[in-house]
Amino acid sequence: MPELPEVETTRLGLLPHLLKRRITGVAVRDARLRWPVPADLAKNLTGQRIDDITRRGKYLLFDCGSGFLLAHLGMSGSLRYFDALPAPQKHDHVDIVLEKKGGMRFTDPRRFGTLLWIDGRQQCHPLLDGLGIEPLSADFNGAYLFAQSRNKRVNIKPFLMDAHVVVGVGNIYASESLFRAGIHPARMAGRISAARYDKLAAAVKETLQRALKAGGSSLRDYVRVNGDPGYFQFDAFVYERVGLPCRICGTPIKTVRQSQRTTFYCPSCQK
DNA sequence: CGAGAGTCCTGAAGGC
DNA sequence: TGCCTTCAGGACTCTC
Repeated sequence: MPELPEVETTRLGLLPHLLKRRITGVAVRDARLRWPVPADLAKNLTGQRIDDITRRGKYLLFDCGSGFLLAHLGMSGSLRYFDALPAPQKHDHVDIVLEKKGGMRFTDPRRFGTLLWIDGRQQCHPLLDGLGIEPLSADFNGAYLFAQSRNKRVNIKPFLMDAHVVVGVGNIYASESLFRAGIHPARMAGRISAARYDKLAAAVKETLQRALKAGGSSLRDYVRVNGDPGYFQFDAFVYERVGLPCRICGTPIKTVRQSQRTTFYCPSCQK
């Protein structure tokens, strides 16, 4: 599942191939994504030149001069570049065809992803409105989390996953970060001290940065080995380790269901 | 208004 | 062997 590090890795991987390239066509084989791919996407993109690719949370923005292609990978989506687009297979829903035979292909079995068009020079879209701050920015720190969490009667785990607070912290990294910070996932967000939030903010940054490095290396292995986009190189402390001994203290890792999501934690290390 | 539940979708995995 | 159920996941949207 693409998390922030993988979205950023995708962005960096696409940049050298797409920058300054002209779009000569768009093939939409299945428009049924999270929101329907707009019927005029091809009309808007064709003839444009890709001037930049930026990221906001888990959204990618392709700067096309007169507007932006807004993309989200959902949980099973991928964007890949080809020097020559091969014959499409199942779930290869959209191709952005470039000059000189190149192309970017959007593949998404579960169709939770998004491809939309933003007209004009402003990166404004309802989906981007109200997004929280970037976790790797200097603005994201313990003081910010402390301020945001006051009077919140929600568990810290779903609070940390709330994209209106901070973007890009999905289920994996929320569990991992809370473990690193030694905070029990069921603690009330509004009752956690400033000092503990300092530790948590640092843990989020460290977890994401570490995954960012692993994301890059696993993408290299992706080509070399078996196509698994996976986090097999990301040595999780708790994620998907239920019943296994905690890497720090040996206590079996437990799970708890929070807001329709499984949280993994060490009942001994996290208080 | 805040907090929690429901929803979209497909494929993998487990039960019988 | 094969069908059925459950689960996974991001994030919008609905409900209380």
